[in-house]
Amino acid sequence: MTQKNPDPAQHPIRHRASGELRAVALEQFSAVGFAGTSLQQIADAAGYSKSSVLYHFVSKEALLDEVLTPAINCLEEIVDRLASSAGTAQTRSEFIDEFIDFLLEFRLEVNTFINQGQSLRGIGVIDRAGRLILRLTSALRGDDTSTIDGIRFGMALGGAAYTLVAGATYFPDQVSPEEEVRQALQSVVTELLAPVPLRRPIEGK
Amino acid sequence: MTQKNPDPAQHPIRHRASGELRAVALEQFSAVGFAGTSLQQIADAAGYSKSSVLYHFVSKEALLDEVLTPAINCLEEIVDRLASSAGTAQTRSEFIDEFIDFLLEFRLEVNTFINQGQSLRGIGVIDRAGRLILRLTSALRGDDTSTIDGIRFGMALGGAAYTLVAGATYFPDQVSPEEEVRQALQSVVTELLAPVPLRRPIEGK
DNA sequence: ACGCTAACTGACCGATCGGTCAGAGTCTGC
DNA sequence: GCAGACTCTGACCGATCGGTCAGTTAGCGT
Repeated sequence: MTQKNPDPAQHPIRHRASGELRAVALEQFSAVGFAGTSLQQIADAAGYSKSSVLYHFVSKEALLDEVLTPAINCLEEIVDRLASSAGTAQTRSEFIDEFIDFLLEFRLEVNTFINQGQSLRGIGVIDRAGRLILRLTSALRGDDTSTIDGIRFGMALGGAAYTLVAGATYFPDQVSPEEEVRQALQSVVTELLAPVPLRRPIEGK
Repeated sequence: MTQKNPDPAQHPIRHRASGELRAVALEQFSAVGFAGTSLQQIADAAGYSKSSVLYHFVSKEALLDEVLTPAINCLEEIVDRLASSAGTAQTRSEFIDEFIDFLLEFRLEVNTFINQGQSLRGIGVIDRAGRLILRLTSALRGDDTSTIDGIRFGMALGGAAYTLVAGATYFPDQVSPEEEVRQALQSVVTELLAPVPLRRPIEGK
């Protein structure tokens, strides 16, 4: 992926604990929040001591940073690609494909940032993500900054973050095969982000 | 300090502090989360002591309960009305109007519940809200529990919760007059929730 | 055998957490 | 004047927070 790996072949167990801790921490951060997760909880859930957590990560914030960075790196590549493309319907459609894949792969990371990003300002990776979101919006909706387009983008982002994590809690009726979720998500996000040609003026009220 | 309450003698200064604390607590809960908010922070922000907070509310959980209850009561009325109505396009449209008003009036409460509801189970009002959401989904999508409809509803709910609170942080370019936001929101939510018969031509290549 | 180093841990620290309690100040009705 | 209720507070409690540190392992090159 996007991590520095001097010699991947000869590092079998080397960073096993580090990876386990990252995975456990991500689940906790997304489920109960960064502030609501204690280092002790993470350590217990991963089967280590609190001291071990602080051995692998210099601080709780650094742990959050490392946990979210791979997702932000991936998003950055997507935004770069979108920004350097022609604004055709074709490139837009390609972007949506990539974006959906990103949402599905990093759903916990996205949920963590979307739900708590505003309260975690000052942490490196959070600010970086915030800047990326701004770049993404301006790349998507060029100059016209209409209210409706802003809301459409926010709904797509916040809605996906909620649906893919918290939503599954309330609608666990079907564990919907991944591919089915993907198609549904793509359909809805496309509706929201694509410049829909004709939209009836909501009936007179 | 603050103003001498100039409101009717019917409701004297009796519960002034209580109301201030509720308002401050709601902002904090929505902004930094329930776990991330300390009673001391709430007390400081409201200009009281921590002991005062615990005088008006028997516990932190009880404070959350009282803060969210008005919103849940309002939502319950809306769901009751929807459930007892005929499933016509007309009643559906009326529901959406009420729902949008609800989202706008109680945006902080909705945001709090949507973002943290899963981690706050066991608190009375949270469980009640969870049951209401389930009732709402079943009232909206009768028997057909398709993946796409579940996602559409989740996107509308989670997207609105995000857009109306956190989203405003990232897109503060316009403080969009309330009425404009309302129309945009109604347009998008209608698209998402209304059983759109035919909305496929997005691939405008 | 040795020493070096990465991995890991318990004991401990000051700060803060939610919560309890014994009052102090203020207002009212008698 | 005074009793009582209401509002508010500081002092205090045990638990837990994020974080530090000295020390114990186990593996590896020499």
